Amino acid sequence: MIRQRLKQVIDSCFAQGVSTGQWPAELAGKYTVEVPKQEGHGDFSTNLALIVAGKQKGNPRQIAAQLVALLEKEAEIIDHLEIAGPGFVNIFLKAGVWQQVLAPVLEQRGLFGLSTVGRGRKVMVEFVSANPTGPLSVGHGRQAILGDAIARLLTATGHDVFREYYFNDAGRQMRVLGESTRARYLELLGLPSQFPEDGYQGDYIQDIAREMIAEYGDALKDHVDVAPFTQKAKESIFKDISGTLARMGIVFDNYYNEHTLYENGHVDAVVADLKAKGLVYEKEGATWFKTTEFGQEQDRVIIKSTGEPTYRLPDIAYHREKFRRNFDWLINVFGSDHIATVPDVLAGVRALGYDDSKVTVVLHQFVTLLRDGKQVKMSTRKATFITVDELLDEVGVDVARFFFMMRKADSQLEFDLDLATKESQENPVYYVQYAHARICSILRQAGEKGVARLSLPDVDISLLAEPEELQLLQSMAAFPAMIEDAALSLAPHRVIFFLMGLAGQFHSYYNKHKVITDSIGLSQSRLCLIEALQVVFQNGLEIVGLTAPVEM
RNA sequence: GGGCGGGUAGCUCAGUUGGAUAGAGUGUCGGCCUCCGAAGCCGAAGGUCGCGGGUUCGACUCCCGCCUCGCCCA
Repeated sequence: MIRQRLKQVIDSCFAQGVSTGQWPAELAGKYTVEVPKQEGHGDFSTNLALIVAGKQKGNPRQIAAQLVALLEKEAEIIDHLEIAGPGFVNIFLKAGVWQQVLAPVLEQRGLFGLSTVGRGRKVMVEFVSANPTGPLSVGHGRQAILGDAIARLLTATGHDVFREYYFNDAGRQMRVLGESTRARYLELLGLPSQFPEDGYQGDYIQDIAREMIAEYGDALKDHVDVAPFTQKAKESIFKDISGTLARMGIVFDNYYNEHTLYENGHVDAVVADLKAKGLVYEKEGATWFKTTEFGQEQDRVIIKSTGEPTYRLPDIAYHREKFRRNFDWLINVFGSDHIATVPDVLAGVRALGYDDSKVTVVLHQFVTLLRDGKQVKMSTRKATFITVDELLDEVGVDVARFFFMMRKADSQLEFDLDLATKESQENPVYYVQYAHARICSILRQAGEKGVARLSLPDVDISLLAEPEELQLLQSMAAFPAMIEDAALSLAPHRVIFFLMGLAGQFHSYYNKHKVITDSIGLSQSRLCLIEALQVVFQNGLEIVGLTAPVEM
């Protein structure tokens, strides 16, 4: 917020430079105004002179001098300036400027850090989208948390967010599921059974079979049709999945069944429309989509010679439906194993006349689970996987959420169960939450000790002049931009890193300076500081779906 | 063989889209509770940013080639 103010000042200086013909207008927005990493380089630093010099082949330090001359006239919040290194202009703000951030924090409270950049933008986040063949595994867990955190961030920045789960409960997978269930059913009844070669081996299948015995006895033992088994398994598994999601605090606005695309004729319509555009042809009994016309190396089959569509076709139809439902932005959160489907779907969408730049695919890498320092091997088919439910039993919702968000989507995520459970003292989740709880504790104590609290205008905030206090104020001031950036970049891990950094700053401050001191004035100003911090911690945690406990 | 992603401290990972002397956690070693919560703090050690070129005032970041790991496709 202070940065934006300064940016405006610098922008207007730049505009002056342009109007006098000194600087090229095309460089507007190319330069940066940022907080230098190095201490002693000022509160902010701009590379404007370097950018201009690069374009004009001029002397950057000379241009920096011109900028300094312009900035000095605008110096409402600027104390002094210096030219450094190859031509950076370092900006030192007047004392008292950073303290001004307290007012908006304490006024806006729960709204501080929220923004309206996304106002009027309807966005769909599609995630999880697991077919009902088994409980959610940790890979799904990462996706669920990632997708939900993205949705929350977008909501926090004013977007109109819709969460959707896409699934398919027809086809071969489900038939095998039904056959697996029937085999277990017969087995439990002590009857001869044949377990499918590629059947689902998880214990949950036996649980379902047991339920069926309780419900039907052996009445289904001669049933040739697997439908009742498939149906029961599907219902039971879906119940399990949505229970897991609910446990994590994730609620979908809609579950979209792939099957309805066929029932409503959307799939056939896609084929017809592509055909009408001349983008489809028949070869060797199959129907091909000319993806080569959209930059791909080879055409793709959309309907096999058996008459069965490939996964591409319903996917394209589904995405067209998303567009027809008037979303401005379509976000798909996928595991990296789905990478291959993306270009085909985008080509299909473009072929049908929609703007595929409205689609953003967030691909996340796999999760490896570490227990006793060793990797846990997992396979869906063999059911040698850890379910999200088991994980939640072990580490709790906050820890699971936090760990899943700790890495950017592109990175593989190593989930260290030993760290998440056994050594809970060193757990980064508690490190952040503890900072919040500690602040709450100090505020409580201030009340118990009868320290009179004044409203902000009556507090002398200029007393907040310790380096640690200025650092905390700067971090708080950076919070709204950080949230906006994390939201638009679909990168919840940035919020996590921000919170860990802020927690570190606070813990250091706490150990070095007392909040409640002998000086009533100083105590009151510091109480305002930590109250503002409490707001930032709470908002930051809640925006990504974590709790902010008042005591631990 | 092709596509996508990764390679940064012993380990797990950030790096604000090209900026100044590359950071954090963890681990190792050494300190700090008469004091608002030690689930905490302070300090030390630890680096050829996979390798080699290129672009420029300046590269972990952008381009090309190669090595390697993971996922996917034939």
